Amino acid sequence: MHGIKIIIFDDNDSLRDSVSMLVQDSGDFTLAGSYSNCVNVISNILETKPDVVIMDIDMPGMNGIEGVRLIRKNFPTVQILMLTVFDDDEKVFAAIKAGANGYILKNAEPKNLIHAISEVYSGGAPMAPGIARKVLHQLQVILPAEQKDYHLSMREKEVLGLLVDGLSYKMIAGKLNITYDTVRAHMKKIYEKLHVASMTEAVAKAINQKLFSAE
Amino acid sequence: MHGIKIIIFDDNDSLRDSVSMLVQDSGDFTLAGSYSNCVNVISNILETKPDVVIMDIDMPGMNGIEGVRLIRKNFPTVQILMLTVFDDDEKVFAAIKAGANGYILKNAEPKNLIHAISEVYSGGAPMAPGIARKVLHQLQVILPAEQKDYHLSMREKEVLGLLVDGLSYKMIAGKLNITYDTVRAHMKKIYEKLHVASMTEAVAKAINQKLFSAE
DNA sequence: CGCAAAACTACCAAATTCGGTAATTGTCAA
DNA sequence: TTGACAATTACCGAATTTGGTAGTTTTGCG
Repeated sequence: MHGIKIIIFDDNDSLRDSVSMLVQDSGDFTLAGSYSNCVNVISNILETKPDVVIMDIDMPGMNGIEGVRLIRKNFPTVQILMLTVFDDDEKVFAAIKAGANGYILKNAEPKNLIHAISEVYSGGAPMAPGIARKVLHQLQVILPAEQKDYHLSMREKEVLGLLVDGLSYKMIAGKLNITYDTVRAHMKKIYEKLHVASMTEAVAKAINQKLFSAE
Repeated sequence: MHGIKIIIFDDNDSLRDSVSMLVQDSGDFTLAGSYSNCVNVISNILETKPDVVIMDIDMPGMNGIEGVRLIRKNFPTVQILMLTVFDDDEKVFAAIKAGANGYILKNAEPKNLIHAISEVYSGGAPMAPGIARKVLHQLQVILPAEQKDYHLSMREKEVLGLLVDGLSYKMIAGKLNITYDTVRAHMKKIYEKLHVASMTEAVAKAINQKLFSAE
């Protein structure tokens, strides 16, 4: 009957037409909707129930990144493929953070678009070569370093965790049902093992080196 | 003369042979070396001066991840393409952190391997679909959240930065050539603006919400 | 010019942290 | 069983931080 159901958001009419034709031709896809802005993304999707959304970024009303965020929040399983002219870090990473599943550029060949749609639909993450390189590099940079083992005991980790959450010794003692002096004893050990000498250093090291995010 | 120069590290002899033939056939590539382990990566590369290195992970002596790390450290411009059976998060992200430029799986079709080599050579980052999805998802998760603006003044940011570095009020005063009481005044403002009430909370919030990494 | 915000200084009192020393109890492994 | 280690409690004095109040000077902007 219809294969993969697609809708597209792009304010460029002729591009929408091109994609429309391309998609019709391909045989495996159905274009279930075509919109010049994503002001009504939610209802658009509710009506068309697409498998894949093709999304531009620069559009009047609401930009594509916001659109992606809305879709991802409300329809976690819909696959979103960015199709735009922008390849700057800011836009790329914003789109990814918002929940895009692929990111290709408008200068790509038609064949590649078709391929990208299939790939994003089947659980892949198609990216333009330069984009993929950016993504890999960014990940390389921010991936947490090999996390060292400071040999903290369970209790010490517990105490350090609460410290990172902003609790004072007294509060930690209360929370753990132990004495203020016991907390101090733990802290002394923690300082020793972490090679620090103050709460701030301990917290900074705990967050940076190890894993406490604390929101 | 020879197009793209390639060397491969893999302890599976028959796989090395397959890749060897595949590469010879393709016309655009030259196989300049083939090794069953990466114990001598550095000298191997010094001898063969490859454009692209194809790297397995599980090898006797030194594993491929370590090999990648060594290559990346000593030859920043060499392109490294992982070719392995592993697709678990740990191996994938370790390879990326070590500096791999692409990651494909051994069950891929020969055509895809050829394509991946070209792509990694021309500045792309070829990844198996599932790997690409993993990468994107991981990035989505750890990409820092939209950083809020707490309207800290220059001086306040400066003070907060030093606090994150573990300095005490007194030390900050010394570093900034201002009075201890001035530092206190700044801290009070910072606490107010960050909605916190202690050094630890301020540090945790500064690191998590904003951008201070300390060492 | 004049206002507002930022930067700076000061003092007091209370709360908290830090470094050192010391001791008890329980557990796990050599 | 003995020794290492974790968890616990305790006390002292010194250093540091926090909250409050109150000022002066500098700076940026309309």
